[in-house]
Formats: sequence, structure tokens, C-alpha cells
Amino acid sequence: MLRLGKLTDYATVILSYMAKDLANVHAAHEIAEVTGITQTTVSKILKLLVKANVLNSTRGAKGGYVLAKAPQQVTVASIIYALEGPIALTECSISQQGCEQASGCGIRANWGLINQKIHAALESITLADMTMPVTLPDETFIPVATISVRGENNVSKY
Amino acid sequence: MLRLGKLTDYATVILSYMAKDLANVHAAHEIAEVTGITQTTVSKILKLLVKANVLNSTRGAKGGYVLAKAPQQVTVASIIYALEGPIALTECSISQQGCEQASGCGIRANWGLINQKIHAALESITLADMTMPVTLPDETFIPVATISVRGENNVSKY
DNA sequence: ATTAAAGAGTACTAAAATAGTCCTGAATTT
DNA sequence: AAATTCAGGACTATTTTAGTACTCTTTAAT
Repeated sequence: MLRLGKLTDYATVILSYMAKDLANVHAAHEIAEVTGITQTTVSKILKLLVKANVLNSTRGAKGGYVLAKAPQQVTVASIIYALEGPIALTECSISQQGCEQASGCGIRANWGLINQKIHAALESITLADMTMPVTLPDETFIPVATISVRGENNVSKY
Repeated sequence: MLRLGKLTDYATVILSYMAKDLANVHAAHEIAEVTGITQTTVSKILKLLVKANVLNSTRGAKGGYVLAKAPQQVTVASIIYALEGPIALTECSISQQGCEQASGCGIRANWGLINQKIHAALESITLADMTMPVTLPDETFIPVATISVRGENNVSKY
């Protein structure tokens, strides 16, 4: 399955919670409580989001995290980038070094094309879109039909 | 990184080789030789592609594999599906069961939106596009800038 | 008929990536 | 000074993915 890690899923949960309460600074422990994700894991995610300039942090008592930008300006691509690094489906789309036969490779360019399209899709959706309640029939949500589930847990429920 | 497994990368290499020589039946050992992928791994991939109706196989001496459809009709989405299962970024996009709070989940619907876009992008590119030599400046191929490589090997070079 | 060549199916092992935890240090408020 | 909170890094455990091996079935050639 073309998939994102759990941490990215968690991150969207955390960020959409924060997007709904922009007025306050949120400490890691508070977010952990609200989301049900353990605090150590929440902290790990928050740190990554700060490093990627999605969040700002303040230390010390009364410290915590706030969004660095308006929800409309936080793209899904930037969230994925923060948690998982570059958005690219194949290695050779990232580094040309890895490919021993870069010049003769007819596939690399075409993977690049695909990556571009996907990147564009992920750039076009923001945290604001994620928090906005969408109410479409279920069929529209699920692009693939009958399905073998390969993992269990997720917390996209807040 | 939003990524595909190596096997999927291999699969595109194998399929584009086969797409260039539609006239002949290709045995696993032959494909292994040409691509440099070990035969056991090649076999594994070919079997998955048969199961997904991307390839047809014939057993016995002189047997082997051929494309089940014209290259224009083999979508990248179907290749990914064959190797990795459903194309969905988050678990909750696949099964509603997994999500304890399905009704109250504001995020699920929005992930579905993203999945749809990505699925559309992957449906829009076929094996024919992959084999077609694209010659654009390198910058166009690589959507993300400076980059930490997390894996090494790939064989997208044929 | 027998043999050799090929794929089908399944189970298993090894390697790599991901998730999750813990510890120590630095900044800030009271 | 003490308490709170984030920063950074190292480490462990878990899960996923990759790769291999083995047995069975099918087909062609002799």
C-alpha cells in the first residue's frame, strides 16, 4: 500500500486540534491528553513540526506550541515532509546518485512526472481543508473497493 | 517519505522491458538475466502481476509471461495495487472498522479527498507513458529540493 | 511414457524501516 | 531556587518489507 506512517496520521490529528483553538498555547501533555496519544510520541511529533516551521514553540512554564501560520497556509505536503521527509515514490526520484545508470534510465523521468502530480495534489490541500467538515456520501471517500486491511490502529478520530 | 516498496520499482522495470518486446513470451529466468534482479524475486513479482491480471502466464516448457493488456491500458495505479494493495495513505481511508469513532471523525473524509486526488494521478499514467522517453530538464523531474536519502538500491535503469 | 522446463502456491528467514521510549540539558515563569 | 516545559539525541522494540526455499502442477519435446 502506498502509505504514510502512523506518525503522520497522528500529526494531522494534533494539528487539526490545534487549528481549532488558535487562541491558546498548547503544551505537549495537554495535547496527549486530548488526543489519547502518549506524551512521548506527541513530543516527538511536535518537535519535528517545529523543525519544519509548521509550529512555533516557547519553553518554560506556561510554554507550549502554536501554529506558525494560518491553517490555510499549512499544506498537507508540508506536514508529510515534516514527518517523513521528501515526497517521492522511488529512490531514484530523490537522488540521481543512487542510480548507476542515470543517463540511460528511461524510467526515472517518468517517475518524476508521477511525483510531480502527487506533489501538486498534496500541495493543494491545507490544514484548513482538513478541519473543514466535508459531508459527502461514503463512497466518495473511499477510492478503492474491496480491501484487505494490513494494519489496525489509527487515531484519526478527533 | 511517501514511498513505494522496492518490489514496485522492480515491477515497473520488468514491465517496461516486457512492453518493449510484446512479440515474445518471457520466462522468469530470462527477465532476471536482463534486469539483474534475482530470479526468485522476479518470480515473486511476476506471480503477483498475474494475480492482478496485469500479466498472463503459460506453464510448461516454452512457457512464460506476456502482458495481459496493451501498455496504454496498464495504469500505474494497477501496478501499485498489484504489488502493495490498495492505494490509500491512511488506514482509516481503507476500512471504517478500524476507526472507533467513525461518525465523529472530521479528518477521515478529508483524507479521502486526498486519496482520491492521488488515485486519479496514478490512474492517469500508464505503462506506455513510462516507457516513452521523456526529455525534460532535470529540475522538472525532481519536485523536492535538497534531500536526505534514506535508502540506496534501485534498479530503475533499464 | 518420460524427462525437462516452466509457472503456482506457500511458508519461512533476514533485513530494514518505523514506532515508541527514555534521558539529559536548556529556557522560562513564579 | 523550584517547577514547568521544550530540545536533542540515543536507544529498543515492533512491524513491514525483501528475499529465499520448497513442493506441486502444467506443458513440450523426445
